Amino acid sequence: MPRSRKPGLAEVAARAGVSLATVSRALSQPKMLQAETLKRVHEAARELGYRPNRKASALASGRSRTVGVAVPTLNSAIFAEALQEIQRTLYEEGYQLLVASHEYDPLAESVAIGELVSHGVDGLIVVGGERLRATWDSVEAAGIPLVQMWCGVDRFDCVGIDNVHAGWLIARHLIDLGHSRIGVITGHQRHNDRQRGRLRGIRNALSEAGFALPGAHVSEQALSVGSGRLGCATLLELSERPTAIIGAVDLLAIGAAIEAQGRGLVVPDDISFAGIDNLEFSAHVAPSLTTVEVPSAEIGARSARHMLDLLRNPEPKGHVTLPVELVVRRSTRPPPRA
Amino acid sequence: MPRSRKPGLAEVAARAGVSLATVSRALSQPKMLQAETLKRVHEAARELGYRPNRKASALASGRSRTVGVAVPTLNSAIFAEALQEIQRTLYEEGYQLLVASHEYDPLAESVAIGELVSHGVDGLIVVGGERLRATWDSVEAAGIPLVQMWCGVDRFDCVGIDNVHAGWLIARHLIDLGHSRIGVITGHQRHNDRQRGRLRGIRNALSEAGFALPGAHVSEQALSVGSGRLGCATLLELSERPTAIIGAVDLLAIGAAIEAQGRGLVVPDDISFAGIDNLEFSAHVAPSLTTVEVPSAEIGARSARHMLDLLRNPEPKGHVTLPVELVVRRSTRPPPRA
DNA sequence: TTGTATGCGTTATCAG
DNA sequence: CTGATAACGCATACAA
Repeated sequence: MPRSRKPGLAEVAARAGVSLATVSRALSQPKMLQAETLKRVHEAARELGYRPNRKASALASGRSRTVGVAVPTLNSAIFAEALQEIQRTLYEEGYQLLVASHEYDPLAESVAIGELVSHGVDGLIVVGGERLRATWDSVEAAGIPLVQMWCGVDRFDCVGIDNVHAGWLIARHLIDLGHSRIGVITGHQRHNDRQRGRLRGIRNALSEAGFALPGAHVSEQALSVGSGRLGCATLLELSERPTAIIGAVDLLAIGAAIEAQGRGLVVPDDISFAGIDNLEFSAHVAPSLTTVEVPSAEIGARSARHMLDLLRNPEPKGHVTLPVELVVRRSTRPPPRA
Repeated sequence: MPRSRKPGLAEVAARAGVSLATVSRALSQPKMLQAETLKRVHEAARELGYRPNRKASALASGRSRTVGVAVPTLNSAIFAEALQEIQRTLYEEGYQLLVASHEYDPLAESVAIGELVSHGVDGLIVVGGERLRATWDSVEAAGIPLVQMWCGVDRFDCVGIDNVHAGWLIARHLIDLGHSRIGVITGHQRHNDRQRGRLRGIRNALSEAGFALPGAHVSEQALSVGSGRLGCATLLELSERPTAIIGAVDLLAIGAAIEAQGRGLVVPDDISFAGIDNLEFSAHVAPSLTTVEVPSAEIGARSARHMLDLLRNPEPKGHVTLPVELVVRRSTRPPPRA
């Protein structure tokens, strides 16, 4: 066997008959070299099967060409869509993705972000704008660009949507149909500004219309189909049963509708259901789900692009708010005449 | 402001009145130090807000405490489940995840894996066992542990399932119900050994029973609900329409069933549908989907644990095959009497 | 048990 | 344009 260990800049340099420094330049600042030299170096590198060692490069240059992403969970259609786009976009520019998840736990997020920073990520992408003071501190101490997704605090960049408006839109739709007794199944409000925003929007629409949203009409659940069923079960047992139920995310709405159907109710004749997110699935369930389109994939793509901008020039670029839009399908209709 | 730049081992050492090396040890091999010294160092580190610089640590030690994962796509319930568990498991042991996706493109996978290796990952987790020769070469050249998920070639470790058996199981179920004219919607066979295995299993069951699976009864599609609908549309237009349709993944089966229902067919009275994967969703669609349970999350968890073992001791540990199991629900029943 | 000194593979700063 | 050479921040063999 010819070579046993991995070749480094030194080996390439020797083979090309130039200095180590020249090889380094050939690989990172090609235009700085003579065409002739450049060719020799590239050839030598190829022949030796040279692979740059990013760890060393990162240490010497301070930049690692990695971006850290901390999401609540990887196991979510929403975040998966966004992540896929983030990965694709960053990858095109030669960046690798370092991912962490924290299960909606602020402390875990703090540790995770600290870990990402320790690993020397050049930038950080996170979800939402609510986090521990200590987390913000360590982000600022790191001195690297930050992009918040979905929503975020003013002083850092953000690519997201108006969650309040999304909530308002879907509630308004039901109100317009004639509903006044509306139930809501939402994710946990604590530590989740997206969910809080959506609920607030729903509240706003209701109160604008002169209707109330009693605490009993709001069921806080985990974010899964099963939890949607649970939440629906609770709401259906109210003495004054709602004529429509909003799931603050489609997953909950879909679970809820399934539960109602399981109990013999006809959707939307007996009761309406609506969500927020517009999952691919929501168009295919029976009946298809009325919802609010939230461009998850685009949030991911734009966040990544935003990050690339910041990496090039660290000046904050502010907030980007993507439009959301009501998507009316078959799961909603006017309430049955009492 | 007291300190402007980030403290390093040197600063901590100075403050604790020990040598740089001692601090290094205090953080990585605590048991090597006197309790008293250890305490002093930790205190100094805490007071200075010391954060280890993994880039430097990686370069000096050769180990980066990162694991690379290359999946076809992040935007898939299956891979998302597995990834979540991988992340959770590795994270507990202090490892970070470097993820890449390649859209089922072998060349892209090759580049992605090369990139991960360049970044110095300590181990590699991939999906399936089919990849370019060049990719295998670079994996071997890297000299780091590899774990294949779902299925893989013999000479590298693998945590997966028997895809052939999964296909066999679901086909056998339909055959047992009395079906003989079965249609299949599968993902692209090329570059996807999981899909090939499943189709082969289906073929085996059919031929064991003395039935044929004509080419026209197999529709190759992308892996999405929409593609399932498409595939179903094709199969329904055959002169000898199948009495049952298998989706090689639940996503396809669900899409197919939706398409059939959209065309006025009653499932399962007019036509049966079955899948493989057992997505959370599959239990909730109407009618609930008969399928084969594939423990995606466990594949992820066990792969990660397997990787941790390999990281500790690089001796290959062979293949782990997790059991799959038929889950009979409401979407299948005997064919209608002609 | 602790300190000293060297090197990890690149980048970047100076000269030449 | 190219060649020496000093960091980068930490791990570790070796010495004490």
